[in-house]
Amino acid sequence: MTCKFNNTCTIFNKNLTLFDELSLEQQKLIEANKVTVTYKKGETICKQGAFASHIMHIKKGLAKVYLEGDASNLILKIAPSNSLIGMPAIYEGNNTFIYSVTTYTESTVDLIDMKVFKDLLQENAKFAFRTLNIMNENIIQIYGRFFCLSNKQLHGRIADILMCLKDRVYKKNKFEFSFSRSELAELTNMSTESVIRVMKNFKDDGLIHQENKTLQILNPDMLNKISSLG
Amino acid sequence: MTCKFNNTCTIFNKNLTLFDELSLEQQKLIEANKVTVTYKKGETICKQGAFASHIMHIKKGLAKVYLEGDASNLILKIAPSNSLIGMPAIYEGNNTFIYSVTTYTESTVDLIDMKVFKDLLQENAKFAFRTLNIMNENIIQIYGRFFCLSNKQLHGRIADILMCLKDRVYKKNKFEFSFSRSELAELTNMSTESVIRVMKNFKDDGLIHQENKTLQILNPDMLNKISSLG
DNA sequence: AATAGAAAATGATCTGGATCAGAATAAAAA
DNA sequence: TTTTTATTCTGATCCAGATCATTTTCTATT
Repeated sequence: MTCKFNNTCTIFNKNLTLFDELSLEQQKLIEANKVTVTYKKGETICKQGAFASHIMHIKKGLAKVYLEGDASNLILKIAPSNSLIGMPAIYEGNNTFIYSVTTYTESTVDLIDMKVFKDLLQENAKFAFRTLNIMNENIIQIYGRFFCLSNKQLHGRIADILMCLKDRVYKKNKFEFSFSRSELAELTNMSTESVIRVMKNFKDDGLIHQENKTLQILNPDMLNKISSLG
Repeated sequence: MTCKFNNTCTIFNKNLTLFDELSLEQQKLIEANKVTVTYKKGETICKQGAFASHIMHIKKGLAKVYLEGDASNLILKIAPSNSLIGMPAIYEGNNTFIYSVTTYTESTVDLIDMKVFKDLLQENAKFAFRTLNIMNENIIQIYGRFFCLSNKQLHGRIADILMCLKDRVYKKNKFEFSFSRSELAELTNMSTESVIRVMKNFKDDGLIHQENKTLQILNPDMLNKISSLG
């Protein structure tokens, strides 16, 4: 099966900016009603089920957005810098976070008062429209990830995530690879042992090269092929 | 594993209405720029990859929204009456439908000119905010379905979809059940044979009763338990 | 009523990948 | 340095569920 959906990591190539749709006055309002916090690697930015008093905007860093199950988690997406987190909590009657977010790397996050954000959405149509499109980006990506995880098998999933990291997260062929095998397993919804085996295969076949924490993609064409064949 | 997510069918209990946020004048504008079409059972309302010249609003009926893969499809959600279809095509630069939609039953659909809809979103902040919240409903549901399909096993998935149909689609214990086993299989991402086996189990255990096209849920508590245990 | 064609049912087999158990490295802490 | 603890690696086993092959039942058509 060839597959048109190659977006396990759910990061969009282009990334809409949000706040330039606001008037100066409105920008100041946001400014006055936000705090900026720096989280260390592995810290939890927001917790599923907790009260959502603010919207989060990741200014710098990388985080995972996931649903917590009793037995295992489901990572919904990787959130890179310039991500908007917590939108579902805007939904009327739902004032709690529906997912948890934890940082992969040190991250700087703006926490914006929910009420202020909500009011601005209802005042400024251009701003609301832009937000709506950011949610669209998000939805399109989630659909792709959903498809990948439910249709592709192990090799395809790993190939997919590796290409995502290369093209969308780090944007180069050789990058500092901070994911452990078990983190990769969580991300691709497979067991750690299987990740290890597949990564070994890729290494033996000369598709990738890892030295300490540096990963290099040697044969992106082949990985793309594996990803699209499922 | 007990599971908090029981939403395979992705239909929300409450369903926001959209168009009452528009001024009379704006409602008339929509009225003047839409056509109403009735689709027969099994017809395709929109086709993945085709140009998206309009937004769709299902007024009556039931449809499936799905991604077409080469080997198999992935149903993203069931769209009941009062569903908004085609929002991702609003996204700047993306003027094609990212999914296909096919009716389960005869359905009446408003086709609203995309340009007009887009303009209204950028003019009327309340309308945009409401639309944004409808998208939120949608996202929350897709997350739930994603979780169910990737974490629950066969019995849990079938129990889940049956409860969805009972509680959210037909809203009664005994209903006209128009899904074939293979349609149920597509919906739960399992093989037709497995659906048959699980349904047989449920029948033998006195949880459900089917006579011709009428399905009755005899033991909703037990089905809920099975669903939440995964 | 007879024929054809779906859809449902059932058993047998196969397989992708998880799970388990243990060994080899690597990293961190004493 | 040695000890501890985590991570990676490897092989063996197991199992849920898909696939395959037939049969039975139901529905539609001539």
